[in-house]
Amino acid sequence: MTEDIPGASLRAALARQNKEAHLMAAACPSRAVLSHLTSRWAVLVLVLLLSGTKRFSELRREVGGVSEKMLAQTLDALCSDGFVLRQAYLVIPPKVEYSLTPLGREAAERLAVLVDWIEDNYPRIEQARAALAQAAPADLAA
Amino acid sequence: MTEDIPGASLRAALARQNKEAHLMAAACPSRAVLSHLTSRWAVLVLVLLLSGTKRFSELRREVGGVSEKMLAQTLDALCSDGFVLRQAYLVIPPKVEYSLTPLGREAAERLAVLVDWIEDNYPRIEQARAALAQAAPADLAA
DNA sequence: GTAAGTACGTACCTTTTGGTAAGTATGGAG
DNA sequence: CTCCATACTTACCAAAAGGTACGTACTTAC
Repeated sequence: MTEDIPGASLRAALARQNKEAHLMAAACPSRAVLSHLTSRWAVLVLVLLLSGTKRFSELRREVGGVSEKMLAQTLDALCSDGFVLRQAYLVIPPKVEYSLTPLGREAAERLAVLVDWIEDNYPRIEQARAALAQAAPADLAA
Repeated sequence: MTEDIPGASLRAALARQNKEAHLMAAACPSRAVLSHLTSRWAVLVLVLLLSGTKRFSELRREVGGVSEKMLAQTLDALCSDGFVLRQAYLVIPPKVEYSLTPLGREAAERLAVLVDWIEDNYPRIEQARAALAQAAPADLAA
């Protein structure tokens, strides 16, 4: 912890301590976080959990098309990343509740912005794709 | 196009025309858009293109770890989805420029929010994971 | 007695993703 | 004359993702 650069920002110092994250760097471990958060089912699960605590079977029903295996795997990954909290009750028909941690909520809110944008703008996206299929992709000179 | 529900919002009417998008529905075609936008390399490419037009080889260098094949595949998908514009110049050393379309910019801005959050909060995420590894995951009664 | 719901785990298989290495066509640098 | 750079494409292979189906252990409903 050398203090030889007095003008350096606190943020930079903290970043160095904790190994500053650069998503563009191939070896950066934050890449794993990105891929977990943007994985096929995690996005949908996190967005659903924004509306409150849910049980496994609720998520299974609400996330259209997930298999039990994938939902379990996704939830397990989100739990061990600290984005989702798992509370298991030792009752006879099993009962397990999943909810967002504060960290998970922050991430989920950002994912929800993307998801909402897609849903709201899907018609525009389709139009753009249709228009593209028509246009001849002429190459330019010079 | 029946006008039998006068109170219905314009948005709902438009949505019905264009097949309203529900990401939670298994068969919704908007699922494809989500998976394209959140794919491993597309996220990074889109965020980089926010800073302006770039050539293939620039992207290749700046996105750490992409293979040429994957970068080409990713760019091709983003182009045919209408998020990225490809301009090829017919010059002797090939020159191709990639830039965001207005639609792509909107999507990329939302992805950048997520990416920035991960980079800024990576230390917290790591801490949460470390803390989790310590704690005994005790089950709760009742 | 049988079936369903609960929350998974596991074995097996298919599909998708992604990497490596090579080829293509061309011109400029050495 | 050979190598490098440009922007890809193709063939081939390995790894990961993901689905199906079944098992578990117990209770409630029919």
